[in-house]
Amino acid sequence: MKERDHPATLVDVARAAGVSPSTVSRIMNGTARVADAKRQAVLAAIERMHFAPNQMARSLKKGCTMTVGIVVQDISSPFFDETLRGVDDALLGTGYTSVVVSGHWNADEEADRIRLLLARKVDGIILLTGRMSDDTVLQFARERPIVATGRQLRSPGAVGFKVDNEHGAFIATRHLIDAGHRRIAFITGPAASSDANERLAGYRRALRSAGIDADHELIVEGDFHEHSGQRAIEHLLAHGIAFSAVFAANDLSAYGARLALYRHGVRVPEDVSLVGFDDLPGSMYTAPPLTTVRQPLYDLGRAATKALLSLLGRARPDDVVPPVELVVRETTRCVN
Amino acid sequence: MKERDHPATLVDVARAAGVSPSTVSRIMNGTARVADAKRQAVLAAIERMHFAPNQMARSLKKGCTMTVGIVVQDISSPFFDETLRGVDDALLGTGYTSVVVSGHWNADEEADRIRLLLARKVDGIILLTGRMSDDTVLQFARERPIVATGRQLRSPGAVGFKVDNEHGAFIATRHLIDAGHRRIAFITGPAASSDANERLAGYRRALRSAGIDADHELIVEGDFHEHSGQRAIEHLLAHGIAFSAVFAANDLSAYGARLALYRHGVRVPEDVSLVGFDDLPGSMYTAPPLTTVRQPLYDLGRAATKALLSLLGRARPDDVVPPVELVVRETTRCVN
DNA sequence: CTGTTAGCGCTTTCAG
DNA sequence: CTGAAAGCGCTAACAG
Repeated sequence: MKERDHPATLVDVARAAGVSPSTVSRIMNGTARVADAKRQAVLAAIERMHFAPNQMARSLKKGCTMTVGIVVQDISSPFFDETLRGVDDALLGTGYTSVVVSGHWNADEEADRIRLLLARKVDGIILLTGRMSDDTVLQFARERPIVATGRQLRSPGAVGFKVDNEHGAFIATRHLIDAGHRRIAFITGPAASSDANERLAGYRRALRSAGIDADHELIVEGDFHEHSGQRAIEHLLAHGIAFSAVFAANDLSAYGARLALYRHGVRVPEDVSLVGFDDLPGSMYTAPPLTTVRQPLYDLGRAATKALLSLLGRARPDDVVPPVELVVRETTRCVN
Repeated sequence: MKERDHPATLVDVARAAGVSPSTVSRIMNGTARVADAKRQAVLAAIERMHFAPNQMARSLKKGCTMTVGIVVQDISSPFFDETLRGVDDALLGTGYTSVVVSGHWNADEEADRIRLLLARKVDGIILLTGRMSDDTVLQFARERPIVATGRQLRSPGAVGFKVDNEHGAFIATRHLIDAGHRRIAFITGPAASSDANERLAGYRRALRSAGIDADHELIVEGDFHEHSGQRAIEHLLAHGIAFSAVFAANDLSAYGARLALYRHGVRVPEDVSLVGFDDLPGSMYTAPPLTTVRQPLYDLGRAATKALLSLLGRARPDDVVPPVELVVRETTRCVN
């Protein structure tokens, strides 16, 4: 009871069942037909000894680990978690296990983590919204297949999935315009994020196409986190910049904006309309529920995984990622 | 460019540098002093060939994989994610990597996942809030060290961390009572969850100690998810059961309760006070910010990890988990 | 200080 | 159908 159990090895089983190691291996893998008597004996021994093959050894031999590496940027962000759920579900029953590491929004750390995964001999990599250059990704892809989200990529060994941010932002802004809003504030994402910039572009295009001059005062900097949304609203209010609607570059900053509005007694949607981007799981339960641009995070994770599996020769990349769509809930309202 | 790069092996490096494999190994691991000339040659070769040792092979040889397995129940729940963040941070720089799997709140699946981890030869396991019996945990602990949260456990090879749910619920309820509330509804968690039941017990004790009769109509069933909180409030309202405060067994169900209240025009905190349990990262940004019992999720993850590392002989379990505490924000209010 | 020699536990020819 | 034997890539005695 004191010392650790020493797990049985395949050789132990073979000995116990009175057969050769190869026979046990063959039974474990269904590699070849085996006489029924021996098969029974081996199965019994496996059962009795609680034998589980050492994956480490098997991997070393076969050259593949049945493991995929997932690189996220923040291990506790609903954005990544929802995508991870898609990944996880797609992996279920395939025999693959995932190991997830975080790049913490830092290109160097990201590369380090990928090197770590490579040293651990993952069979493939899924990179979620990385900061590193496409070239670097392609470089890594020479060693192992990579599928990345948030970028366009198409080369043997690397595929990318990208959501139409510009369009999403366009329809969100247009929704606000259609509702009669003219002074629509925009809370940006980090300047370095292409997702964020594309959303800004969509916002601008919608304004332009409606013949509304973009007032640069209405564009306030944010960083995709709650607090920045809150600060953005404080800024607008403090400077007396009028607005009847706010479009936040992501849901998290919309949450922050909502709080700041609440604190200042500005009602949503009665006084100000609010739209987010992402449609995080929680956005359905804010009070009031948030109108937002739905990004198919779960499906994205799923599709990325399927694509990787297909790169690994295990499946077809059947899944099509649904497009972004506006989901109108209760934070927007007509003015007239 | 077409075919995959075949990573260099230690033997390749040795050959290129004109030394024996052992020498390369010694340099990689700092296992012994090596003549400077050879060291330089080897280092150069490593650099040039982009050599990274195959962790798989190393693990097979050394019998340890420098990997720990983490079992969660829901891969995209803020509750687990916050804990995971603590785990991740504690692992940083230790050389250990984590692989996280989900038991999906199901004892059998949980056991399966643990067996998977064991087959992959993780060095240790962290089990977050499992459903399986303590005995089963102890059984697995015979093979590899396990640290579990949400249960008391103390045996060589297994340690548990448990938060004082009863006390947390007690102080939350007492806070409401002190604010003058008498009809305090309680939204339970799943009947099978000991965390949930302990919270119910704390609620009851607070009522009792204040001389308030517990009205069983005020105790409504929930399941820790948003929707159940919403339904609980609908139920109360539909049946005309009066209450001036709600204590939800966790933050998620408090969010749902908040939404239902909003939908029915019941103001929080003006008409009804609301308290949650957990203090998820988002609870600070709800409108209004949620009063809740803070559970030190991050620290719990950290402490569990430290404890595991110490079981692995790598560190002392220095961290003490801070106790639960009430954080009063803006969803509660005095009645009088 | 450094090379040689055995394996870690499993899979896979290659004979039989 | 089945066993013997040869490694996968690395580390750890054991001799020099």
